[in-house]
Amino acid sequence: MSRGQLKVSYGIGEFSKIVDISIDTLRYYEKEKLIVPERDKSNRRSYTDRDIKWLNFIKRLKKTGMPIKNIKYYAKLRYQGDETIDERLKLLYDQRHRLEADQIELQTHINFLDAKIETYHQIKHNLQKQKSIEASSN
Amino acid sequence: MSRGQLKVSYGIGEFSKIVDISIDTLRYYEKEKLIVPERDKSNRRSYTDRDIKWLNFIKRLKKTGMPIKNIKYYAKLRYQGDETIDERLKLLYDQRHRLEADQIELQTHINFLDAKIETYHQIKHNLQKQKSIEASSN
DNA sequence: TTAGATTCTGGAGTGCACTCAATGTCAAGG
DNA sequence: CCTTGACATTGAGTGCACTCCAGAATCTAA
Repeated sequence: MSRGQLKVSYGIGEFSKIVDISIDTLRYYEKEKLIVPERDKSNRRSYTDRDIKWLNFIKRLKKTGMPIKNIKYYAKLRYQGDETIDERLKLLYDQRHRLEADQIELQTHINFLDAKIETYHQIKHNLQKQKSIEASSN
Repeated sequence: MSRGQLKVSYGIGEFSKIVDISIDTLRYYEKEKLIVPERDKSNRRSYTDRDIKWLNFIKRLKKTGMPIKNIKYYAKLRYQGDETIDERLKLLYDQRHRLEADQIELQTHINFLDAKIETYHQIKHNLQKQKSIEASSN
């Protein structure tokens, strides 16, 4: 605020639409301490622009297959401030390594499927031959 | 059997060890009709060598992220015989396409993490500068 | 002012993929 | 014959990540 950024805030409904996550899920994430918004005078959740970025990051991490437990740990570090940056970096590096491993595994699965597909084509081919033999023996 | 392969059969305990899947999970898979072994005179499950191959294939599909529902459909086709080969091929191709898509997505996640890691290094760098300024002003 | 919309909380329910527990059957070995 | 061990069934329980519901409070617009 001291830097003059106009601080906009959003109610849960509006925020839900912006980040495309259901209201119930947002409240669930809050229970899990992934994102803990401020409250206004009448106890309603008040999300900020920063929360939008944070939630999009969470969505990313989720899509990389990171379980909520881990994201939660990341969130905890984040809410603790700058002195946890190294720890957060470590988490990010770990996840990156995991994804690299996933990449390799994925390739082996694709190769496997290709092999399987090939054998099926073989089987089809053999069945075809079978049929033509039957046909010629009539 | 006409081709002279010695047909060995395994009880559920032995089979469980061979394929490295718990007995409970095997029974669960049977309930879901993924793998339906014969029974002996006293109603015990009797798995074959073919079942070992089939189960290893199931494990593969599972690892590629295919849900049990889909594998179940594949299993149903398989138990129906040769005339379902085209349909099974289609399933395999679909899954292959999914994996290709996963591969691309995975790459974007990795890129994203790299970018995030980079910004963290920037932040660290800035904090460092901050500190040295503070130090020199003393 | 008042109806309707939005939000609040606590708690129950869902779907998936197992996992475990209780109770029962059966063939083989001492 | 009787115990033991592997197997059988049914049904309940677990963990994850939501998703839904009831009842109450608060906000907004006519």
